[in-house]
Amino acid sequence: MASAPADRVAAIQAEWRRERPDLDVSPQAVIGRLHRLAARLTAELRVVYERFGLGEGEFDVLAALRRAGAPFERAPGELAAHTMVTTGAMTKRIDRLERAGLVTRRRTAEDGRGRMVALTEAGRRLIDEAFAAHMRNEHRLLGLLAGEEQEALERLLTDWQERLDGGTGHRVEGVEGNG
Amino acid sequence: MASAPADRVAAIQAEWRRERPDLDVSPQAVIGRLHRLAARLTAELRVVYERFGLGEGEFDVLAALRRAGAPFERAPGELAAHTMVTTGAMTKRIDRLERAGLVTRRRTAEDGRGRMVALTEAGRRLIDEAFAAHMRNEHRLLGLLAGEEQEALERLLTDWQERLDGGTGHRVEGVEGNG
DNA sequence: CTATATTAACTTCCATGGAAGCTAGTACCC
DNA sequence: GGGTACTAGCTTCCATGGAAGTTAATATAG
Repeated sequence: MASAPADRVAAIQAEWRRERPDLDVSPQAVIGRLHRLAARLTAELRVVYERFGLGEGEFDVLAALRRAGAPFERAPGELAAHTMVTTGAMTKRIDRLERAGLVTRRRTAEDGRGRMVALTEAGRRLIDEAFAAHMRNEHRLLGLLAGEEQEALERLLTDWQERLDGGTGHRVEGVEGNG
Repeated sequence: MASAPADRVAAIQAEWRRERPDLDVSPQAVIGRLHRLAARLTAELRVVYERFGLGEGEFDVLAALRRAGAPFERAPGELAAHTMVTTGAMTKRIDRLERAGLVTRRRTAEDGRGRMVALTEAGRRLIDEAFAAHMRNEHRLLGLLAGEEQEALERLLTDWQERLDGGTGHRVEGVEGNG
């Protein structure tokens, strides 16, 4: 799942430069590495989820409920938006969690269409333990970077995301000057 | 699919800090953002793949064959390793590509067990065009970062990946001094 | 040479997620 | 208050990928 010897991305770029010298494949150095690193980190995180019998999707749902605060409930559509999946996928995640006794479903009083998904006591205990383990795991992974590296990376990621959200493909403007 | 107003990751951290003040959730600032940015970029790239009637997996296979150079062929197991999926997934990708007339399968002469997957002429034309479009797309996305930002990001991603591959969870050592 | 182990690809089965349509409840308007 | 539009969740169907087992070919030990 991770990169093989040395640096796979560099090897891929070298092949392209031989085969298609007309193309500038330099963006792969960043985008390809970002892609692979994200996949690698996800695999590392998944190990912890599975230790608690959870898939990534189920962990995300339990976490979203937990951080909502007492009484630890949210509507399915809200959960879908939070965890960036469709409502169809959310229905099935909730099915699994309900079957495992970690959440319950109920109708809302105000609106007969509305549903509420809530953590059970077992669900709250599980996610509290699992999330603490998850954080220890993230600390371990992030600990491979020095403090200034962490800050620099956070800044770069945040800025890039903002620019993606902001403009519809416009290029960087006045960025070089502000450090 | 992307982050909602302002900065979702910061909002998530704020919720955790209210609910679990005993935990240090700072790693999410980097890992969470990396995760979301990667997902966002992948979605952007997928648009181009789909314009050519390809899924991400199929694009990857055609690209791996193309950059192998003439005669544009590789063994299924080799392709599976290159694109980081299991051989079972690769079998099905090749099935789809073969059905679409973009690749052919043949037995190897030396080893009766071995197979070779090769680009057809139609496959080579398609991936040449699709990959050029893909690179234009990556240039557009990366163009949101200034040159120095690109270099800094590439360095950080490469270093982190190397340290993940290298040690089995050891912490950073002697890194603070060489920035 | 025969038996055993290994290897590569394929097959089968299952879990997950997306897209589109369905159902039930609500809001609005005349 | 009856008709229309909307909304939220659910259901159905399909595509994808992983895990484990199967098949066929090759290598190796005795």
